[in-house]
Amino acid sequence: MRRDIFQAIADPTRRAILSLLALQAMTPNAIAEHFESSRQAVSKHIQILTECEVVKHQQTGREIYYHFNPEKMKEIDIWLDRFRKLWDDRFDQLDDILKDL
Amino acid sequence: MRRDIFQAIADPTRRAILSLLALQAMTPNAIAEHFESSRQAVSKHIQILTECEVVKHQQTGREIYYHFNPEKMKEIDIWLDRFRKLWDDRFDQLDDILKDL
DNA sequence: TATAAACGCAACTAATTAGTTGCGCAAGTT
DNA sequence: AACTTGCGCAACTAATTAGTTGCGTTTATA
Repeated sequence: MRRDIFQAIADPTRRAILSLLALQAMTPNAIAEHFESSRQAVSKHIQILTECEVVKHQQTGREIYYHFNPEKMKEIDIWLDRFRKLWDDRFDQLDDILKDL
Repeated sequence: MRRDIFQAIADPTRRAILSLLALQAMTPNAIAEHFESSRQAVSKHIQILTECEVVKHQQTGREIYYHFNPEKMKEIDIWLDRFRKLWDDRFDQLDDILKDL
């Protein structure tokens, strides 16, 4: 089962969940209230986000708070870096990219 | 059919194709040579990349050269921006993000 | 003009994903 | 002790995706 950060953010619901969790830690029920989807559907997305470690959890009584983990997002940023040069810079792009690979 | 840039980069083969095309425009056959996959399988990926405009094509005789379009990658970068603050900055992060949304 | 190369497109299959329903368990409440 | 709430987990279905095979068209080559 492929389960990396790129797979995680492919789904719009999961991107929305990440945006929510970036603001504050939340329980599955609280998250689900923001969507049309059922709690279980949301829970499945959370599970995927947890598996690829972009989200961590912390239990408090019977509630489980999910936290956003910015660390994993860096991976996307790092991958983007090679392309960023193509829209940032003017010319000597190719050399830079070739150096990276 | 969901066909956005996030969907496009979810597949590792497509990410590899984008990396190749960022270096130089290539024909489907040339691209396929870099992978285990068949030409048709690669062609399908290219089609998806074309649909979400992260790749453009230009015909020369019987060959079709596919070019990387950095513009579309900006969308990812822009989306990442809100999270970037969480790993770049130290404190006053929440305020910044709340301001964005 | 016959043949080969470079493709796109359509039909099909296999695998994966998103979502639903129903269950069970642990932690609080009455 | 009985009931409710918050949750995970498993089985199932429907939709989507990745990949294959085969065919037709256009451009080049012998």
